[in-house]
Parts: sequence; C-alpha cells; structure tokens
Amino acid sequence: MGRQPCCDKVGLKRGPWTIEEDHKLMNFILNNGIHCWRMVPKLAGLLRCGKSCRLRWINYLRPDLKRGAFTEAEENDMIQLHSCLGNRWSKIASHFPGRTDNEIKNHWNTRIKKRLKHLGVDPLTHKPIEEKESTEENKETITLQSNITSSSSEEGLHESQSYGLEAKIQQDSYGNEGFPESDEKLQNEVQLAPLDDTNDILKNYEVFCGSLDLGTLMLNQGITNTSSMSNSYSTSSFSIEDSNNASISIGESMQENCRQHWVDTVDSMLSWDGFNNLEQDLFFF
DNA sequence: AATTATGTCAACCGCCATGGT
DNA sequence: GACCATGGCGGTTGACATAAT
Repeated sequence: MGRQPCCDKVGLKRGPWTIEEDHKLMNFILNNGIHCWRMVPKLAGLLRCGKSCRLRWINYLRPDLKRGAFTEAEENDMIQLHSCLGNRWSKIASHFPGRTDNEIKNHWNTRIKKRLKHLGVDPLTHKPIEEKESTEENKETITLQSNITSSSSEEGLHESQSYGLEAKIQQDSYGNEGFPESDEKLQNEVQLAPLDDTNDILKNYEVFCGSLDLGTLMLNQGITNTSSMSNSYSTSSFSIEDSNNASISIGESMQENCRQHWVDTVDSMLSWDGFNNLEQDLFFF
C-alpha cells in the first residue's frame, strides 16, 4: 500500500481564504515549518486540503514575495525567458526572486500576450504573425516597428544584454556545459526563437511601451509610488526553498518575540500596504 | 444611474514525476 | 515491479473591480 490520500475533499472549505485562515496557516508554518503539506491543515486547524494550503502559502503568504507591478525591465526579461523556456512558468519565475509562477503566468496572459499580439508578434513562437493571418493594421504595425527598430541607437546594448541573459538561462538550467546532448527537445524549442528574433521583439516592445503614457498606465494599475515598487523586494532570506530544505531553522532562527510580532502584524500585512514595515522588522532581527 | 464589457488575479483542476510501500 | 500518495506544474475558471456605454 502507498501513503494516505492527500484529502478526501469531503467537508473541506473552498474558495477565497479568510483572514482567520491566513492567520492560522501563517502562524502554523512560522512555528513549525513545512514538513508535510497533507498534515498542515489538520495540525493548523484548517478545513482545507494540503494542496490548497501550499498554494496559498506560495502565492500569497510567503514573506519574501515581491508585490506590486512588474517593471519594464522585468517584463523584458520575461519575454526573453519565455522565448527560451516557453510556458515553463516555474522556471521563468525562478529568475525573478519574490515572484511566483502564478503571478508571472497571469501577467503574461493578461498583459504581455496582448501587447505582443498588438505588435503583430505571436506570443507563442515569438515570431511575426504570418501575413495571411494578420490584419492590415498588424502589417502596418510590423512595418512601422521594424523601421523604428532598424534605426535604434541602442541596438548593440540590447544585443549584449540579451545575450547575457540567454547565457545565464542556459547556465542556470544546465550548468556551465550548456545543453546536454540528450535534451534535443529543449534545444529545438530554443531554436524556435533565435536570439535575433527575440531582440527584435524586445526592441519593439520597448518602443511600444515607450509610446504609452506610463503615468496613466501606472495609475490604472494602482501604483502611486514608484519608489516603493523598486524597494519592495524583500531582503529576507526566508523562502519556500528555505522552508523545504531547512524548515526547522525557521523557528530556530527567528526569535520568539519577532515571530509573534510578525503574526500580530498579519492584519496589516494582508493588505500588503504594511509589508515594507514588516520587512524592516524582519531585517532588523 | 444602470447595465454591459473588459481586465485582473486568486484559486481550482487535472496531469505528471517522484518516491515510498 | 505495481500501486499509490505527494508535491509541483501549467491550464483554466470564476469572482470581483473598473471602464465604457
């Protein structure tokens, strides 16, 4: 026989998490770490399945999450990474500390995808959409963008930056030796979107973004303080990887009063407006 | 002011790889 | 080796917010 099932799903709560549930989950994980997600809801007194708890923690409660809108640089990196990795959101997310795969996936599907399409670029292949499929408007867009691109004075810079990222992706995935010979599938996938194509996309994308009223855009996204965006990344070393590899150390490394303070602060934290204060507290300890 | 359309994102679902029994 | 639990992942959905009419 194998292990016990994760949950029977009978009598389990679903839907949005309440503040009280968040309290319980966070309190439990901070005090006990993560050993087995199946046991977490039982021990924490939650009527949720372990899977749901894991998701809530990773996507929302994790203290090292970076909140706020994606920066233009992040979006550029995202496009570059997507051209190499495809829809492997967790892999892409691993290049963005504090961002979750869900967050990146959502951002891609709701914003970047549309913008690329608007540019006449297939977000799947990162190649220009075929003329027979594209509208007259798209054709014009492609022509316009390519003209602008060809006259871009930053071309060299983009290429070197993109190459650096490309090399890093490859190195991160396979170490210093690059692609293993056996992984022909991934090689082929990467070849789908040659670096030159990706650079063109990035350039077009930047031109497109540059044509927007960023002030209005950010207001629409509810961002009133851009400095808080760039500063919002937590310097805390706490992460889900940490909690998996050394979950006990969470409880050991944090002093009890700090932990209690953190839990007490969760109400303000759940709105995430007070997150910066929280970070300061954590960093202080 | 009411209704409809659109955008965003948290949460769920189902599949897969891994590893324990 | 077969079976099954578990964790992780990507795709999708649905609730809510906001904009447009």
